[in-house]
Amino acid sequence: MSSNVSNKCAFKHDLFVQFARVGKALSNGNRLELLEFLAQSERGVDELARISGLTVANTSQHLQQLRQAGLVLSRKEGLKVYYRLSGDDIITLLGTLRGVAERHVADVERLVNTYLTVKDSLEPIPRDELLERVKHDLVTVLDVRPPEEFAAGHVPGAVNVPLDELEQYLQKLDPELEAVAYCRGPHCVLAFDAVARLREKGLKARRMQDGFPEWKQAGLPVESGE
Amino acid sequence: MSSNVSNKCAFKHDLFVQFARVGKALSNGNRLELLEFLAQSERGVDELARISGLTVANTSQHLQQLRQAGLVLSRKEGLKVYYRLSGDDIITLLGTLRGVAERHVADVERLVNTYLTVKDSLEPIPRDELLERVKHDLVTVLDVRPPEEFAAGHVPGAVNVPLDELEQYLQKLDPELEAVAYCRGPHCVLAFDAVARLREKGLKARRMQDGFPEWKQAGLPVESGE
DNA sequence: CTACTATTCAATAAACTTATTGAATAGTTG
DNA sequence: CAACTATTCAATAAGTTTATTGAATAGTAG
Repeated sequence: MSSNVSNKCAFKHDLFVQFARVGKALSNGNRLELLEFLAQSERGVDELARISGLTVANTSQHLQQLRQAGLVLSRKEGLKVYYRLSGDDIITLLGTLRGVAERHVADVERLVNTYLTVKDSLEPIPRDELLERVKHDLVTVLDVRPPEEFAAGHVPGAVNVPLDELEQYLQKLDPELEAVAYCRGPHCVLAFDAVARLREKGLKARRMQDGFPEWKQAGLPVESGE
Repeated sequence: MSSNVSNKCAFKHDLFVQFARVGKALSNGNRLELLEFLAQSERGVDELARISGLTVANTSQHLQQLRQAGLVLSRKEGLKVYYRLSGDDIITLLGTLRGVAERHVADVERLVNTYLTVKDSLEPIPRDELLERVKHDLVTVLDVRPPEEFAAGHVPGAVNVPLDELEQYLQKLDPELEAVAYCRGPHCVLAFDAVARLREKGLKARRMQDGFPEWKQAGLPVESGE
């Protein structure tokens, strides 16, 4: 009985140690950023290194750790290795961790206030509401992510307008319609900048709630391709 | 413009570093266990040390880290310091992390199969279904947690039956009713043991989905007290 | 005010993590 | 088959984390 009890305690401890492997994978800012990039689309190592600003070797090391923790999977195509998230539940995990940090870590609140809320203190439009507006052609939806992320999947009817092309694109906008912009996630400056620019031009503009990965994971319709 | 771009990159990196603070807090098995204890009820340091098997100093250190990461809050009452979770979203975070580990970490699957699934491979009864059965007096609900956790909150109508009292309690059970047992979470051996014992006696018995914290956080009715 | 209790702090050693650098490996091309 | 490309591995130094131990702090009781 006594050895039975200690076996159970050891089992439970072992289980927590295993759960902690996922926590370890999420304990580094670089790995979190890599996960956010992979939430948009499958990517190769060299591309991930480039967009994250890490060396290829360092990127590869972090990806090994993410794979060991079960958060990503890989496939090889010729010389290139492509990484992807192991499931949509990783997006939920990232969103939950981000939400907890937003609510309970003062430094996060401070950073968000300093860089984001000053640009747009309005609440973003909820996904379901946006979907209704899209169905009734009541909005223009702008996806300000890089083209390859847009191609991998986007909100139906969205137009891919990287920020440096926004000026030119303005001429094609229906000024009667409200514009809604989205990016990779709820803290992507690009969506905030886009909204700020649109408002400067006198247009009604808002951000979408969260980013594209959350839209997709909520089971909402998705388009692919250019 | 260029300094603007690098400011934005620095901001985003800083944000991920802050998010990683939550990941760091979850990167140690002992801290995860402490969080599961706190999910049941507010506790003092000495009690947490006792039930987790850590020294008081070590427990205190881990609690400081959890507090710095925003996951717990504390209050002082005389000599004693009581810790509690900073919000129900921490329960969501723990559940999401656990779910990801269950699905994507082979060692977790192996541990669960070795210690739990062999005891009860039936699916646990979902919370909503249990609530309906409770309302219609169709089940007996057994809470196998320690009395102080039961007192802090439990499923309405549940009876607190620590495992070593189950034998005696059997005589009071209505053998016509199905028994449903629950504990601190989905991997608590006690709920599995209770179900195994009840079935040995010829009773219909199942586990409840997850544990009490998840029930409460789903907004389902809760009773307090003995 | 002293003695006690509960908790936290600080120093320490050992183990772990991180980024770097160069080597090794696997796949492709000519 | 040699040269090249893309990626991973291994060794390393520096920094961080963990548990321990004893000191320090805060609150209480007599």
